[in-house]
Amino acid sequence: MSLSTLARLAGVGKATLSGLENGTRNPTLETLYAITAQLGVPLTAVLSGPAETPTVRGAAVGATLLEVFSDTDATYELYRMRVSPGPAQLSPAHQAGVTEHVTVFSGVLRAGPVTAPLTAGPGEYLRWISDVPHSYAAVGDEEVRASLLLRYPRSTTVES
Amino acid sequence: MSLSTLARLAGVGKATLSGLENGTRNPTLETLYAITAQLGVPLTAVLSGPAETPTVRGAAVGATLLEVFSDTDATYELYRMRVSPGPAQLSPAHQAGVTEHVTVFSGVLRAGPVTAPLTAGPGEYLRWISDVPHSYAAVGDEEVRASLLLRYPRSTTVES
DNA sequence: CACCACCGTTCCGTTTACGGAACGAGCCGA
DNA sequence: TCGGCTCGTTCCGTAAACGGAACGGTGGTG
Repeated sequence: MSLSTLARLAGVGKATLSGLENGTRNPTLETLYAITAQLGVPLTAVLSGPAETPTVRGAAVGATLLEVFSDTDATYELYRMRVSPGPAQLSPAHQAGVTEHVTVFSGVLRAGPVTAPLTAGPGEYLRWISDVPHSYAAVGDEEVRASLLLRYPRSTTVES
Repeated sequence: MSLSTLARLAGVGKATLSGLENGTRNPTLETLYAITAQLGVPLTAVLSGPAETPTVRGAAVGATLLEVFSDTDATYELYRMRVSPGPAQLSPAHQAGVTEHVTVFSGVLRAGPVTAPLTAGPGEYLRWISDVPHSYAAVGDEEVRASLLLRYPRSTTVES
């Protein structure tokens, strides 16, 4: 799925999607709904994602995570992740049995359990059990682009 | 908690809150975050609330539910509900053990399990176990204003 | 190597969500 | 009954999110 096609399918502008992925936009609820509806995921999947970014501006919430996929049984979710240079982003523990798989495309990422973070460069891969608090941080000045796969032990309801 | 004080505490305009409750605004993610952060509830509480409104415009999602409270253990959540005249709004089953308590302020509400809905007028009170699909509908032409209390059997994690 | 299709970004005019102020209504207390 | 307080709504100028078009970069193809 490319930015262009997603924009066309969801009926939103390419500029909107582009700015949204880069965190330079503060999306409208209607915009978010159009995108997530097209992707077939609930709104909550984008908002309360695994890498909660406790930023001052609410705009940054969920901004680093977009373009979400999930299978019909909701046993995994694939996020596209961007981590900007700066302090590490923290994420609380998820439910028991959840595993995170991260593949780095560009930049150097230091992530994993806060007690024992791991480091990965372009093309490299990380994995950890995410039932403990964990963090994400970019090493150096370069922004990190990576994919993040969450695997749930069993089909978990994404209901309210 | 009044609209005026909530606006002051959350740092948003009264016009914004007013229009948001009436569904005439399409809020920004930043606005929603400011409000929910002040109320101490996660963003998802407003978006995937119990009375999911499957409206065409994404703006209406969660618009009928606002002004949320919850205690520190997250064992209950209090919503302020407005139901407009028209077809009934449906809500899927919640997790086992959840109870819904509704107090009607104005208008006549017909709500409860889809198999056996109940009716209540101003000052009256409804209650049902919400582990089955249930619905909300306004009786007559008047908009219904009510409060909705969800009680969880045990402190449930509101995590992602 | 030229061409083309598509990618994601940037520019720009329009639309609209934003906060502040003004307003009428309702509710006490003097 | 009057004045003051707070309620929620409405008006309005500003700031910004929106979609469309134009742009440079990249990979595949004849």
